[in-house]
Amino acid sequence: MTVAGCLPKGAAYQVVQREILSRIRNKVWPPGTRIPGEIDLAAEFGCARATISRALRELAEAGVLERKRRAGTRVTLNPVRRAMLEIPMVRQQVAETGRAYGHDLLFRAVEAPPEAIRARLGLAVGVRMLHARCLHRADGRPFQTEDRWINLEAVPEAAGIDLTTTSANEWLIREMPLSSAETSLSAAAATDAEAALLGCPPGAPLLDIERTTWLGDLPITTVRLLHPPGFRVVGRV
Amino acid sequence: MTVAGCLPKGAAYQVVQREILSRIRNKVWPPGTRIPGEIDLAAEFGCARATISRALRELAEAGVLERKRRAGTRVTLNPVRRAMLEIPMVRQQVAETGRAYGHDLLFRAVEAPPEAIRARLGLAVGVRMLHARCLHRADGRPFQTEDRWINLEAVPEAAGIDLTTTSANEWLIREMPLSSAETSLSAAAATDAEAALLGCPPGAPLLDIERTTWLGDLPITTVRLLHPPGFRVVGRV
DNA sequence: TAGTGGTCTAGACCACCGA
DNA sequence: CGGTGGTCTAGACCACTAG
Repeated sequence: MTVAGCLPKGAAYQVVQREILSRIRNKVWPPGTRIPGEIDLAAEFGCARATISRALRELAEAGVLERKRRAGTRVTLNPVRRAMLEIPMVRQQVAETGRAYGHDLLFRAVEAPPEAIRARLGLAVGVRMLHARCLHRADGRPFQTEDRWINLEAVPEAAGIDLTTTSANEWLIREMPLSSAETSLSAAAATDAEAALLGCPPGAPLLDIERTTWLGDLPITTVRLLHPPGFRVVGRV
Repeated sequence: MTVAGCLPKGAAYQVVQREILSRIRNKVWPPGTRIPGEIDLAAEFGCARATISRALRELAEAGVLERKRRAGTRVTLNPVRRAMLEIPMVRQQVAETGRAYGHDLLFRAVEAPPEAIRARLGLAVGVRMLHARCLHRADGRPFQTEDRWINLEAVPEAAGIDLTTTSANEWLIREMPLSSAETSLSAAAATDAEAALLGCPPGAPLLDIERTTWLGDLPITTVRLLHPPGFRVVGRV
């Protein structure tokens, strides 16, 4: 197909997307505008309705458009800034920068979690969980501390894992793929113990990444990762 | 259509997705497995190839599958944890929690940026930019500091904005929609000045969100947002 | 070079919900 | 109610690349 008055670069649906984005940027369709329906756009661009549909669907998923049956498609009024963070496994993260990965298991026990952890996972009072702490290293230097609680009711096999050779994180990703997760980031002051582990002064600002994962409704694990000063996590939109 | 042996819940392509995810979870198709081609799956599920194609395409975008022409579709071997952060405009962020929003313009000038800022945006030596600092408040209490540099070569109109009534952020989102951005998060210790503004002790851990945006190749703005201790940003996968 | 995914079409039916 | 988006189909051609 050819698109009215412009050289087709790439797939037709992408050409349509670029043209629509261009019209929004140039205020041909300012925020809030109701844009033509799929059939009209298909006629304008000289392509099938399905092609327009895909173009618009993806723009809606990206938050650029808002679509409602019968009401039509509108340019989003208050676009939300989104940042997609990729949080790789520690081993890969370290290896990518050409450094040697290592980790020390600091602590391992099956015990009752603190109330906050228990409540976060929605587990019954009195439950016992696998609790592990470890330090991840890059070229021998501290890279990240990990404080993890695993729900043994969901993953009883975890109790038998040798955490000195395989980190809990890697084991869980391999054995429990496709879980959903909630991630939160904040800044925390290093306690004396954390400072000693990470090789920074007590009170130093640490980036704290906490992640809780479920398989369906079943809570699997919650983990707190602390990173020494200077650590950054980067996301592209 | 009906899908072999299961009650159709929702669209056919979603039924296919659920079944595929289920097979991966249950290790019918462990990580690395090459799964059947689209035509075979269409035959198995009793639907059109386009339906299978959409199901697989979305799973690939989600990082669950990896697709290559001729090589087929495989279950991703080393899935990457992704967190989608939504970073709303400050005003909305504050309003959502039922608090009153306010902001103070602390500083405004057209001046030469520090070398780091200039280089980050790829601008010419000797360029002058609009520099603004402000403090965002929730119920009168400090919520976030903003330190922003705007490329006047890209947005000359910005020089004429009254930043005391409209924050630079809101103006930019309204006037320059659909820019691409790079966001990074880290922890930083509060300087004396930052501590005074945010009402926390010097050296306190602050969550530092930095965002640089472009429109195509044209750098628009870079901003540093500092948040007092306790602030969290949450993402869902 | 053959097989895979990537895309497009023309047509169809349906669900939803605003006018 | 009727127009909109949401989905599906059967078929087709193309682009890429692994073997």
